[in-house]
Amino acid sequence: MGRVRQADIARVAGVSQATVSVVLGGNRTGVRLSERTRLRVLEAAERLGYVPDPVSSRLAAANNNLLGVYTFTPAFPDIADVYYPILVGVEAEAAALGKDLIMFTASSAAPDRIRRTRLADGCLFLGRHVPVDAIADLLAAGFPIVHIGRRTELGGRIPHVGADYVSASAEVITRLARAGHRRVRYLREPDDAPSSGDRERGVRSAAADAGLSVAVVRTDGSDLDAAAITRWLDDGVTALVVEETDTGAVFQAIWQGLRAAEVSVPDDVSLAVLGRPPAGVEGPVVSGFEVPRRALGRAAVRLLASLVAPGTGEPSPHRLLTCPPVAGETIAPVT
Amino acid sequence: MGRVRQADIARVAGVSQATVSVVLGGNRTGVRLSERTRLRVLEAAERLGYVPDPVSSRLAAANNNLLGVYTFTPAFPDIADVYYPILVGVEAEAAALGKDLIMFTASSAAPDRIRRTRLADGCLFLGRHVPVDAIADLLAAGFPIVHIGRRTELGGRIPHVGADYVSASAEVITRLARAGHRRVRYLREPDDAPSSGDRERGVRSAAADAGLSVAVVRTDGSDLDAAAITRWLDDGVTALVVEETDTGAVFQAIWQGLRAAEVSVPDDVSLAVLGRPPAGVEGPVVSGFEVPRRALGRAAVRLLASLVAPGTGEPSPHRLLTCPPVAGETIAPVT
DNA sequence: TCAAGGGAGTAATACGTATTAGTACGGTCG
DNA sequence: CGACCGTACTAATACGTATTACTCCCTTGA
Repeated sequence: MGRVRQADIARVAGVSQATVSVVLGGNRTGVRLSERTRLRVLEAAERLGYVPDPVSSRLAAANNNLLGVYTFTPAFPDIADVYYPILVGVEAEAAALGKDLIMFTASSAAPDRIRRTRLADGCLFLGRHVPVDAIADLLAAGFPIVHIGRRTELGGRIPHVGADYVSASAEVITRLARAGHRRVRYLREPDDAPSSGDRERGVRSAAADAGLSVAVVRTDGSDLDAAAITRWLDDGVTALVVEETDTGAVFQAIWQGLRAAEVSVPDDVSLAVLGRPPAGVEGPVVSGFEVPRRALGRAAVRLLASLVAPGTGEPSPHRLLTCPPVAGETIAPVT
Repeated sequence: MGRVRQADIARVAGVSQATVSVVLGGNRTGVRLSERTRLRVLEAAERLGYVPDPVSSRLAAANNNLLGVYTFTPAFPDIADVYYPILVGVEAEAAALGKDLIMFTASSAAPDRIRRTRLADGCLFLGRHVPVDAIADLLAAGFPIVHIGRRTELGGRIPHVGADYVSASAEVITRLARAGHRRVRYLREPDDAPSSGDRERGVRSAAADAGLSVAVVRTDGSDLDAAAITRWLDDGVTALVVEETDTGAVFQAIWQGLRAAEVSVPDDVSLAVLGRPPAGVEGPVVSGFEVPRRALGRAAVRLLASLVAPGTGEPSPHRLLTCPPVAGETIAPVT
């Protein structure tokens, strides 16, 4: 009825609990054991239906086959577009490695929940902004962590797997330049996060190279009405570049603004997203690039797993994945 | 550098580790303590930056604010439609209750992974079919579990939260009967699961009440071509009823078959789904009902939480939630 | 002056596994 | 015949917290 412990097996097999532990642990410490005893123990374990208690194992200093996932940004449903594909990748790779996942729900009420991550062998972090102090503590304690998305905080000591937004964004600008665009409006998130900063750097450097003028606008979308758009066009702007955001609000605002202003894309103005438009938007395929979220999730799990179980070759703690361009239909040559 | 333990606090505050544990645990066992000592301990804990070790707590006590989620059906991405909303509900309610989630990845390789669920205080189960033996073990051991979706196995002893498919399906048939339909083709999953069986029962009983003839067809969708559909119509069938499935394959097949046969809905034939069509299907709003998945997730978590921490009123271990009807535009009166 | 009683805190132990230092036994060799 | 060695296993302990039974001391009342 009650759980079967190593002690029970020991009694049945006529050995000590320690021996059972050694046998079941595969005897990695090289204890001398006769084959007969080994088999007796294994057989008893089998017969009794032994299952190791992961908590005890963990306490006794081994690891757990458990990887944590900590999401800072709370609202799960609203940002399904952005986070779900990552989680799918994480889940798939974890399953492939035979690890379970523990999802820490970031209730704003208890910021120190982050310490609970220690239940796992290591933890993935995920979100636009990172609680630097807590992360620093974990890092200092030697707890394996990997951030999904590039991180520059703490002097770049946070291991991470990110997307190469710089190159991908630059490539979008280059495409516009090739199509003859010279005046571009660039709409980005109001707050600073590496994913936004990287995009802006890519945009600026490509713009400089191509001799293209880019006006950067920080917005949450609320001020993007038809009037604003008309004003820009009157100003000589021929293309709009929109950052992909968690909620898709900025893109949605632009999209509706364009429709309200009766501006046709790409005939009257070209449009590109630094990423993909939110799901459910009807209309032409918008030019931009794909963020390889599934792959990000997978790569992050692999990196974390290697940090948890070091030995076979230390990988670089930083990786950037390439974002494949999406040609789309919303960039037209300037006439 | 190393972690701060209760023992460290004890040393600083000049008390014993036991006292620290009592103070930090809120002294629920009613040990006599002076206010001064209490404050000294709390202050020391604060100053040293103490954080409890969840592994140890779990080993010593037996409850960790951890709920497990075990999904039998492996393919996460393909069935996002069906499972994701449930998980969203689970996540939201767990966060509200301050519980974390362990997601057990059902790698088909190791069926005994299910035992790992014991890491959590209790576990949610999710999937069309259930590994009865393993569940029975957990149940027998007194481990709190809740299945999402109605379960009849083990003499109904599996606590669950499900949707009332019987009533909802009956209501759909009643709607068809009121519209004058008399001959209906009903397409359901080939395998038996409670969610399918319940729908069929609802369909059959409503059909009997309304004097309506229903031919039940078990299919995975592969045989639903234009020819089959044409044959049915020639037979005098005026309405099709399709079960909602995990992958949406059956509905997709019907949808394409109708188009291929150039049959117009609802002019030539009425169509209803026992649930909702898969996401991404263009066209009119299909008549049917909504499965309250978010609510299912939330209710399941609440039930599990109450099983984990019994005391304040034992709720019924079985709950069925109502599925709100969706009128839609695909049921027309028979002419 | 002694018993009774209560206040304050602690020693001891449990939880289940992993590791390490050690024991016991038999054989071999010089 | 004792020193030495290899084999096969176990005793003891650590991990960090929660609980329970217990001790010690001080006050009060007869």
